[in-house]
Order: sequence, then C-alpha cells, then structure tokens
Amino acid sequence: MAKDDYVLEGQIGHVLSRAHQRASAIFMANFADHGLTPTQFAALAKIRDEGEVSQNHLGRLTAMDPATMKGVIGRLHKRRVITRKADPADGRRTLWRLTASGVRLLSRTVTVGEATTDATLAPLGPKQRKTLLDLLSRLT
Amino acid sequence: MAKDDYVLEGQIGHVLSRAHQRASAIFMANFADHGLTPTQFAALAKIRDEGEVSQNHLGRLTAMDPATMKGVIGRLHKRRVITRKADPADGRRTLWRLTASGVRLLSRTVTVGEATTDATLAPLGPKQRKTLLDLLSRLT
DNA sequence: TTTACTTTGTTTGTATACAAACAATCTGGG
DNA sequence: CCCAGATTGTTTGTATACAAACAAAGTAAA
Repeated sequence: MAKDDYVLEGQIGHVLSRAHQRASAIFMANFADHGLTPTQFAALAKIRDEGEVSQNHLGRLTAMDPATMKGVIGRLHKRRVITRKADPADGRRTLWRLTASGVRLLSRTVTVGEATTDATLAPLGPKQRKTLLDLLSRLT
Repeated sequence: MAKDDYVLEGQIGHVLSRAHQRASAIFMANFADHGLTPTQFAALAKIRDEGEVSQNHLGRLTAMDPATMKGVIGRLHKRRVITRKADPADGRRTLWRLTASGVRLLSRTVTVGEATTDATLAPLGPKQRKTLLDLLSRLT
C-alpha cells in the first residue's frame, strides 16, 4: 500500500474511539442528575448482580484495571453507595456490596441506562442494532 | 422493563468501551517499538494530510478536546516530530507541521497502522468488517 | 467605530486507563 | 510442613478525555 493512502477514518481504532466518545457523551448527559459515570454505573450494576464481590473480580467483570478499579470503588465508597467487608476466607480480599442508598440509586437509574443505550443506537434499526452488538462482541 | 433485567453486556456503551480497549491494546503492542499512542499517531497522520494545521482545527479533525490536544501536541513537539509557527493571518492561531523526523516516523509506521487495523478486525470476514465500520460510522 | 459575540489556546480539576513494581497472602507440590 | 509461584490490592507515573473558566484576538452588526 502506498504510504499516503492511510486514511484515519478507515481505521477501526479511531472509529471505535469516536463511537465510544459519542456514547459516553450521551451517557453523561442522561446521568447528569444522578452524578454517575459510565464506569461507576457499570460497577454498581455488577455489584448488584453479584451481591458481594471482591475488588479485582469486579474489575474483571467490568473490564477495569485493578488500578482503575481502586479509584472507581473509592469514589463510590466515599458516596456511601457501597460498603466494604473483609473476606473471612481470604485475608487479601475486600468484599463489596451495595448499601441501601446504593440499591435505591441503582433502582432509579436502570431505566436511564436503558434510555441511554436507546438514544445511542437511535440512528440504527432493530436488526442493525443486533448486528452491531454482535460484531462488536466478536472483537473482544 | 423490570429493574433487575439490566444486563451490562447488552449496553452499547459498555460493549464499545471493551472493543475500544481491545483495539488500543493491539495498537500499543504493535507500536511499542515506535513509542506512539493511538492519539499521537492520529494527530501525526492528520497533520500530514493537512500539511499545516492549527491546534483547535487538528483537534476537530481527530476528535480531540482542545485541552487534550494541548497535551498530545506538547508531547509530539517535545519529541521534535512537529514544529510550530505563528499564523501570520490570525494572531490567535498556532500552525503545526511535520518535521523531517516526523515525516520519517510516519512513513515507517503507516504499515504498522494498517497491520493494527487488520489484527483488530481479524475475527471478522471482509464483508463483516465493512458492515461494522459502516454501522459504527452511523453512530457518530 | 464601537460593542457584542465568537474563536483560539490555556489552565485547573476530575475521572478513566494502564504499565510497572510491591507487600501481604494464599495455594499447590514435594 | 515448606517453598515456589500465583493472586490481591496498592502506589506511582504517564496519557487520554472533558467540563469550566479565562485572556487574547478576530468578526460582524449597529
């Protein structure tokens, strides 16, 4: 290929970056009233799914680095929507769960999350949405 | 929808985030020898396309915030692959262009960029790749 | 021309994202 | 039991990403 045929807009990484930026922007707009970032929301949702989960494991479930997880967990904790507990079976682990406040926060934002996905996928029809989700999943 | 039907893996934002993470990881692995990030590479490629471009305009072309652009440009400048010049027609603007070193760097990395896109899209066939790129573009 | 508005680039602050290096702890094999 | 190796969580450093607030410079309308 000629060295000047390189078109940034055709590179999957760049296109993914843009799409992700757009999705994040829509998320932040929709969640402005609730003060949650996409990452924080993902963590909350997964903690609820698991009931009780260690920090590193939660990171794997939400695709976050341990170092990143530290910060996310810290901010959710400071906000008192999650609580920590030492794992009686493993001295290294910290187990996290939702507080009553966290349960309420999640309850009233789940529909906002759905609306966000809907708004983000608005340019596509039902069949195309399914195709996109499917193709993206295969990249992982 | 029931409040506990929320599945993180079905949310487009989360799926996009994961796909982007994967693409970035492949990029970083491929560009390790050249010490370039996806963002820096995008900036270099666009500066070459434009020949000479202002900071904010470059940011729009590469989908970067002015504040983000500041940092990216700064690191490329420190590395001496780009040079600045005051815009004679507009006292606010700084015009950026590639140095000889920058041209060489880009020349020898364009094929790496292509290989990165290829590696990232490896799980998909030619037709599916086209479909994915097309659907993603429509989200923007 | 003067004023109102816009654009450009900068700065500060917050939030991911990840590499690398570490101490504490757990686990499996001998 | 003991030890090599893996796992967990932390810390530091670098690089996006973006909101918000600003000063300097340009533009357009009255």
